Amino acid sequence: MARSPAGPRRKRRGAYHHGDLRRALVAEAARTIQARGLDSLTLRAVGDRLGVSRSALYRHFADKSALVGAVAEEGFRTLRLRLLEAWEAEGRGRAGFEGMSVAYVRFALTHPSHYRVMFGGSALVAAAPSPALTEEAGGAFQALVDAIVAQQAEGLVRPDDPLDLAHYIWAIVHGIAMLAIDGKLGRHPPGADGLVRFAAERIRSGIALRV
Amino acid sequence: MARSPAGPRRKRRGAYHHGDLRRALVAEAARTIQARGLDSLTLRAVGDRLGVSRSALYRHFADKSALVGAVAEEGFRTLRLRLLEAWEAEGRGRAGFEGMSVAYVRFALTHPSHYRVMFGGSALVAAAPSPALTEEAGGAFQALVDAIVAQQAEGLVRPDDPLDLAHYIWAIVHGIAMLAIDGKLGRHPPGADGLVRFAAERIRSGIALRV
DNA sequence: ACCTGAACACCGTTCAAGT
DNA sequence: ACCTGAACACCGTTCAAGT
Repeated sequence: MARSPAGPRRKRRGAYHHGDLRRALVAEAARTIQARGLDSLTLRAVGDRLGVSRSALYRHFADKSALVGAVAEEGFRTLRLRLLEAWEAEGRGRAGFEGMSVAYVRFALTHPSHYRVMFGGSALVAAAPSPALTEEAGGAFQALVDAIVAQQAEGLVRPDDPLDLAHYIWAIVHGIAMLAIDGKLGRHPPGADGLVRFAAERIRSGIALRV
Repeated sequence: MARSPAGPRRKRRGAYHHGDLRRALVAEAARTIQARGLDSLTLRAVGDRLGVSRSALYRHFADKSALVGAVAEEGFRTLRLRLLEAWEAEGRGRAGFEGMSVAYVRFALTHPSHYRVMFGGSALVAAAPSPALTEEAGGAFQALVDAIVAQQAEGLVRPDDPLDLAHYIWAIVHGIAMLAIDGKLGRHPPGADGLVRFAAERIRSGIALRV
């Protein structure tokens, strides 16, 4: 068949099969990870789904771990947006910060497999994260730092090193998210949300008994 | 060769090759995971190391995930001991609790691959943890609960639901451990220990500015 | 009861070849 | 430049057979 100018034009840019195979590969990999977990992700299946050979991917990624790394990057990008939305939506300050915490854990629980990949669920990615991945992760973390600095400026939070505080808070929401994903929280009332609310209050005022 | 009663007797019990192949398999798998990570664990290599066929393992475990689950169990058993040791060593109470937190994170950082396996680093194990695994994990968690109840009895900690408090504390140390393992803590002074010490103080008195 | 060894279905990756 | 298709080395798992 000769190239017909009136043929189907669903391709985004003038390339062989997909025009943007790279993007399509990341999207399909993310979909599979989300639906069936990282262990079920095979390059063959991804290729089949996209109507492409199983080795076409090597034009765009060094290997499987690079593809998974790109999925992780995309996850951090989305997470950052969710955090900023929640912070703004609840008017920043105290309520905004609690909203951010809830949004964080909720993102993790609605994308458990994706979230695990973001945090070294694959030794592949954990071993040698790309600079791009490190940067995206840093971007999401920065949303936390900024919210803490803003609260310090308003006199809502102790004037400790913002990085220490941000790492501390990150560890808490990350810990809750991971334990919840692993089903280690047992029967906590309204899922992990209850623990997040409990944590928000304890984070603010501590667990020690005032004397 | 006939069975010689004067032959080598290094076998623990009168069985074919190992006397206790099950235990040997778990030990060897744990060693490999610790040394080279879960992704590098192959049943073939484990068998070779033990001088046994690659399918001998199926006499003792349903499949690879069951073997990995047994490794995770062993990890929770060790973790529980470390926590209790630290709690007792520092005279319980406030110092004992901080010692426990440090011990927790230190265990995770000295056995990063093993620790990851304990917390669903393998979708295999996370999907369907055995009752035995759930029980061992619960045992380690109970060490935390007990320490909190003891502190409540001494008036050191708020009289909240001990389970809520324990989940909260667990999330913090787990979060710190995971972020540290993933290298997401950047250049924190003396490793993760610094963050644990910082966290211990914030856990007690909160991050809010007293008015 | 416990283990072997061959076979099966399935991987990620490479590479010469096509267009 | 981008993709194909056959080949390679390596998996976990099964199963009839041995002792």
